[in-house]
Amino acid sequence: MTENELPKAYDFKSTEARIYAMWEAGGYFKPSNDPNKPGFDPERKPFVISIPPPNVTGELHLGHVMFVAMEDLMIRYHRMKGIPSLWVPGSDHAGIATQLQVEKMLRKEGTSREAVGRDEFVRRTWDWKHKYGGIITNQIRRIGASCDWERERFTLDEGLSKAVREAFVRLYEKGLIYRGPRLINWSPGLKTAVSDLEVEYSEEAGTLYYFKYMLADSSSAEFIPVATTRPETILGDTAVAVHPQDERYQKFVGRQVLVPMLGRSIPVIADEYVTREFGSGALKITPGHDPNDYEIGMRHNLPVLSMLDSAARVTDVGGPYAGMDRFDCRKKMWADMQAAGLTIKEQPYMLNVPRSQRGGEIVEPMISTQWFVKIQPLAEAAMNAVKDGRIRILPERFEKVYFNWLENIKDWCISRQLWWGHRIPVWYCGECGQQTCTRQDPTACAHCGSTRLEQDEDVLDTWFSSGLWPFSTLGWPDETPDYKYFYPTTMLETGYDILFFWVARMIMDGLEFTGQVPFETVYLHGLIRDDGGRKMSKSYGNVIDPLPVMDDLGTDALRFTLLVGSTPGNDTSLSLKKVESNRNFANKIWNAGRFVLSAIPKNIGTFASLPEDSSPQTNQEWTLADSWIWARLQNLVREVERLFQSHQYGEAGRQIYEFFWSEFADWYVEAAKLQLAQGGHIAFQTAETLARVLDICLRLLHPFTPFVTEELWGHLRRALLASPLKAVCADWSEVLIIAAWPQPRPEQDWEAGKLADFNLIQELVRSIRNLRAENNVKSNRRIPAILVGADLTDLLRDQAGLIASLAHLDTASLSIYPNLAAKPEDSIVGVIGSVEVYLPLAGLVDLTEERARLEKELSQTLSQIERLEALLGSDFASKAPEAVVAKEREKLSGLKQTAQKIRSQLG
RNA sequence: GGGCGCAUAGCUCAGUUGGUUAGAGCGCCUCGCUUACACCGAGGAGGUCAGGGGUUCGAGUCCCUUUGCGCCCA
Repeated sequence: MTENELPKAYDFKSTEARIYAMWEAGGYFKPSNDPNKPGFDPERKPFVISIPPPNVTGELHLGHVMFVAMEDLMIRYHRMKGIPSLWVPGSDHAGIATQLQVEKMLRKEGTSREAVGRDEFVRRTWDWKHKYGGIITNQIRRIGASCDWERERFTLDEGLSKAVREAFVRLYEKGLIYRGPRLINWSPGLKTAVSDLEVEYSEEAGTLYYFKYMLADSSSAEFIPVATTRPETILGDTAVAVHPQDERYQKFVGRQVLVPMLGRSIPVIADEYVTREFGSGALKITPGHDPNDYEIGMRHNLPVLSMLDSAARVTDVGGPYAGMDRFDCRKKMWADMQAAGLTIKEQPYMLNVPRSQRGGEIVEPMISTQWFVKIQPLAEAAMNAVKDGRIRILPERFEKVYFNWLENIKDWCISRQLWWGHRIPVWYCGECGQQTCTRQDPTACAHCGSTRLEQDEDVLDTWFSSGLWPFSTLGWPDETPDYKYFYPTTMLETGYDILFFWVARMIMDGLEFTGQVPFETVYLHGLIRDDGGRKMSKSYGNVIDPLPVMDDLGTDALRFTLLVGSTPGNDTSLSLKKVESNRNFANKIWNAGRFVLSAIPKNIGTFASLPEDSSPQTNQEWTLADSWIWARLQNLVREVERLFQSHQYGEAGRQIYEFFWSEFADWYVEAAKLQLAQGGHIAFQTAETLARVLDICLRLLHPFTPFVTEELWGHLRRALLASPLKAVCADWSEVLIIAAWPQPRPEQDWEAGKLADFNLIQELVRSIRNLRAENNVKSNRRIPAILVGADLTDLLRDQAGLIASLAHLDTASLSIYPNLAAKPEDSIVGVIGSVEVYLPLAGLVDLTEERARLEKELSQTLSQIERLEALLGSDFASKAPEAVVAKEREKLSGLKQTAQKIRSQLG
């Protein structure tokens, strides 16, 4: 394999699928310590993530890419550290969404759910799942997800259904599940209950209607003015409430008023809940259709009337309006009331309209008989788990959000009037009317033995099964080897938007059913917005589809962009420009890799002057550049480890990027070119250093950009194996995905000196480049130079070749002196501490300009000196840590030298 | 109404136990197709870190406050 066979640009299209197939076929996604296999060691602590199951109906979006990238990064890191790592994939059955898809399909066929019947519908839905359910998981593979596909789960699988059944029965037996009529959110379009969390409130322009509640027992035209945003609900009113201290209305309390248009008599009650400043200060109470009114109704023992049916049409309660649609009724009611002289005024008003998260239709609070989980005891335990640190939520501030939600939690409505899902395992007896709830489908009533049993029609909320996910996927309720070894899981990574929906419920369920926390750490990432910071949504038309982005710019580029462009818990905006620049980074890796490959000798004689039989192990002195890059690399390894340990993955990625591009590629590779050209042992040593540094960089980058690193590492390894440098890769694994993670080591004594020396060379080179650019010297022109090194003369002489090469100097006319009696004619000068550089540019130097430039530089230097002297003369010197002070002192002395040199230039 | 977050270069954002001349990418300007890479290289311009106050030897970073924007819960 030679560099010539590698294309000049990284070709992700021909790489990604091939690499992924290689990983999967190689079994690298499976945990290295498997309780189902021989040689299993139960003592090794595994690292486990269960995937946030995407909807089986889902299409890949950036949210998926985000969590896959994050979790894959964590998994790959731990896997490379040699920790048995398991990432359990799967999807959920998405009750409503899937049912809607299949209903749509049936409609196209000219039939309907009702027409085909429940059994056939469920069968058709399974067909649909088998046909389309794999789309999302294949798209997740596309991102590079290294999850164990053999452990893939689906919430309606047999095993998970058993878990759901077990969970329901346990809660039922404990009395934590009950059925009854309660006020719930009803979706009239879908004809099902939805949970509080599935309702979103949107601010919309509407009207506040003021009208008269006439006193029933008064012959005069006495009335209480009342305001409402939903006049149709008047039909369900069972009281009018006023504030007990409201002087305007106190006199009416206890009397009766007449419901407009119906003439029903209802009481006027006093309740502190009423806000005197709002509307007229009197509140109509509709316990059947408003949560607050429901509370008040309970307090005052008011009757509860349902004036809307399941399709949101007016019921018989509405008398003459029965059968009307809710919004038609609103208009008609108001018109009739106007005609009857019962209206006062209308006023524009901002409404908070409850809309279904799915489809956006207006949800109606209604009384309905549903199943509920008594959540209080579970919530209590869930709060404690975070309070006492058994679970850590990152970023920490979300703990507050979590507590706040759990403290105010309401019972969870878990029944849905759907056909696709886990059917509620409760049977009603036709004889005695009692309920039977069992783990196995009953054949007879548990109470009277009758066989006249009917199963409840409803299914469970999809989140009921998702809440069991971390343990149901591992085999619970059975004590399977997987469950025993991999549970509790380690990390739960997801977006903060489903902290309540999912995370909190898993914690409650985990504690309730397994007695353990389901995971140790919750890591919440932010949401992805567009480059203007707006939420991506179909209606804005600003949604970025990740698939074409990966097609055009590569998966690694997209992954790196999301991983590095975000900080935990904060939203991030994505633009294609960013992905493009990271595509360039992948290309940079590729090309630096190509260069390294080209440097690896085919045989020991490749480098002139090295005899064929010389030992590759010959211990060579490292050059300054070698030492520098190695020390910098060690520093990087330390930093990355520290950042990974503290979950600062983005920052780690940025530092690797910075090192790879700005230090390795920009400086070391350039130095290496020179060293390779020298041949002999130096070249040999250089090739080895290039290979070692590249190797470690690829390992560090692998969790971020798995494809390009795996591909290149393969080439690197093969090239090394075929070279005299094969000892370098003696202990490497066959593939990067399971290569050992670089071990950080403490800084060694030699490092600081080498870093300082190389920094000086860098400063010198930059200064020369700068002088050249300012004086319009073409960058391809090699020019002579004189360096005056003072105490650093030896270093400069040692590195003359490197300086000349990097600064494009003419090596033959580069002179280095400890000092100079007279300054060279016709030269421009640069000063770096005690070092001076003269570029003789005969004819190009404008003495006046040169003098002005030096004066400016001097004055800048002097102001720095002044600043530092003031600083060091203050309390800083005595109170700041010694190292900090020493650093400033050093800076000052460098500046003083610079100033002195410039002064002498100016004569 | 309660809670949280954000405000840093033209744009998008980093900057995690406070360390003293604030960073990146993109964009912009000037050079350069030097045998890893033009998906590139070299150089450059560009910021009173939203305003005010405080703590400290030292504040983008901690505290208080004001303003603007966003989110969550009710």
